[in-house]
Amino acid sequence: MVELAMSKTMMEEVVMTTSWSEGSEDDDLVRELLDDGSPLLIEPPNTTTKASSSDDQDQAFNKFISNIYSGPTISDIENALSVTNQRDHFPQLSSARVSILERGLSKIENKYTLKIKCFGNVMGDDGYKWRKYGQKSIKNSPNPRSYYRCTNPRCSAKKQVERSNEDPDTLIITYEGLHLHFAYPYFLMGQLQQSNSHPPIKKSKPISPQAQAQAHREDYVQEAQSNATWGMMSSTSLDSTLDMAQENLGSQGLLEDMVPFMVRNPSNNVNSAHTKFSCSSYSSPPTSPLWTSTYSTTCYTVGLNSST
DNA sequence: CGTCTTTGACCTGCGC
DNA sequence: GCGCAGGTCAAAGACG
Repeated sequence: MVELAMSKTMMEEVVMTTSWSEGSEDDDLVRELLDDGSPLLIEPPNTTTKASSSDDQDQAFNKFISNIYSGPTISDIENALSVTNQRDHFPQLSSARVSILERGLSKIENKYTLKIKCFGNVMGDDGYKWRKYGQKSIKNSPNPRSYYRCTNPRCSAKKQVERSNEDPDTLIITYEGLHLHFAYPYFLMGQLQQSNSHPPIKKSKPISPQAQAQAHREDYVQEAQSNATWGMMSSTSLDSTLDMAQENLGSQGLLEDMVPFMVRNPSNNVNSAHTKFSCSSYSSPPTSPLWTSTYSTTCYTVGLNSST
């Protein structure tokens, strides 16, 4: 297996060139990644073990990039959003999954809004780390709106979280930006077999970044032979995963204003899925806490080809 | 000490 | 042009 490295500095440089919600520049980014001479991905100096050959590395590298680009597209997301219209075609879709989608997933222009009922304030993280950058009181509403940015330096995704005026138990989460994090669980939850063996996850970091990175790396090693790319997730696996996740709703951490539920399980769902390769993309664990907490989404996000 | 959250100020777009 | 509302910035404080 070839490990790839992407320096934080390089990431930041890309962020500087990736403007908000501009598909063309996103395409440029993907093109750049696909370019063999891309400066974005570099092979780290491997001082401990010599690679078998440069050809093997090239081959693995190309496969790696190919897998990145096989990620869900906006059209995939659109399909997921229209899942309620697909029951005739996919009768195996569970009522649980359908109800989740019917609960209030909608698209307005380039923003995707999720309305989710909070059951006793029991909510889960959406698996991505966000930085709060603002909060405003909204006119005619007693509930303030919080503004979050994805802390991933390669991701410009944003989300707004506010409580519904009509129903205080309902959260309105508006996702905006290139990577549409909310949609990931609809594609990436095909490996949620051992969720019961994991403790509830809270927003606060339950384990050290180093341990988390190590766990992700091990996940990748174990699943390195898997051919499960994003687009290969079956609806059946999604279905069972959502069912299981909903069953686990009560065990999720208490999060005041994070995306409810949607599944977070660090070893085998969204995070592990998209960190399968991304975590292995670095020859050594990140040293910056910020970087550690965000780098896992880096590589996966380039797979989304924004067309909104 | 570094990171994250809070919160008031500032900026911008829009309607009148 | 003015005022309002939403969105963002950035300084200060909290926290681990």
